[in-house]
Amino acid sequence: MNFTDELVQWYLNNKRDLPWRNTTDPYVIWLSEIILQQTRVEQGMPYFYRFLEKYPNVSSFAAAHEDEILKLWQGLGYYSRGRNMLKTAQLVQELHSGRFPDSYDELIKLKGIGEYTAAAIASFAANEAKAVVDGNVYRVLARYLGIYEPINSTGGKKTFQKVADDFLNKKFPGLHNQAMMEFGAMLCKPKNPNCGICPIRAGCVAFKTNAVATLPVKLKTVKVRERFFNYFLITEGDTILMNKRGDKDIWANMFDLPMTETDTLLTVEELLKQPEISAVFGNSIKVIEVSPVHKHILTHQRLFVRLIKIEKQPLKMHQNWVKISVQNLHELALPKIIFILLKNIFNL
DNA sequence: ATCCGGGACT
DNA sequence: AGTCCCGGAT
Repeated sequence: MNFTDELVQWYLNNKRDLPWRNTTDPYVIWLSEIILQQTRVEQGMPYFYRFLEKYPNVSSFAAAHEDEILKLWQGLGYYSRGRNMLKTAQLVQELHSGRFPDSYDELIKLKGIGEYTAAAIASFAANEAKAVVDGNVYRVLARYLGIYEPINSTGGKKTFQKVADDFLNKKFPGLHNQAMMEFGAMLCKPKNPNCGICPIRAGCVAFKTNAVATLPVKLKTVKVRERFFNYFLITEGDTILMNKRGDKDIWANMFDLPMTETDTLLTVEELLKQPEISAVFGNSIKVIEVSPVHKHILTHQRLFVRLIKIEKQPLKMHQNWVKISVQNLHELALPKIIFILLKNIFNL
């Protein structure tokens, strides 16, 4: 047997008996699919029953008030799903006279229905040959075929959609889609998949190469840290006070200017009240000029940088500080943003 | 306490 | 690319 036949066979023997299966009513399937987005079956189940009881058809749903929908949705999270459902129900009422569409091309136009949900409803309700690609499908295909392209990259999404389309059982697309997802949810799980009893492990690249735990590959969504750099421009004659950076942080061992980092954007007045600033520059700091705040993007940091020109005070020199003439600035390794800030002032 | 999984919209 | 949310796993 081939891949899809094995999976369908497995599905028929192992599927859970879920209330939204064994119906071809696109409204009921829609209800279940939206509720199950980003939601586990056990958590979504009671909501599915409540919604179906209160709104047995799309017309009753369309007549609801948004407050009612959100109240009924309470606790499920991603509340835009509920708001989009109401819009879609009203749209179906107007455009399709209350008959919920079951073709991919009509479904995809509706609010809150993307590629996955359109393919799911169209294939389950009308056996349209559209392959679903959800988290389960990504995982099953990545492992079985040994695809290392990240599933959350733009190219990866294209690749996996194409592979899923190629593998789709064109005779029984609904059954095939259900089987792929149920297999991923029940057997080919993210953690501790049951490879020991897997019917397709003989053809599974990940199983054969011991890569089940590493697939699928997902790009780390590096959470971006925000930092606020307040630089001080202090000149004396044609010299400028520069700072050689340490070797731990960004721009290791390069040159910038004396600065104070804050974790919020302070006004200049607030900034100058910071004790570590008066400790160095004294209490009567005269601000001559303040640059706009420049946003500088790094891989995992967002820097908000500004340059504050102050009148020279008798100051306590830091050991990493150096006075350098403006003519010699070009000899120092300057981070891009520092170069920009200085260039604006000195026409470097 | 922190991380992870999961579709669609903007 | 960032944002929306929660529950289960670690």
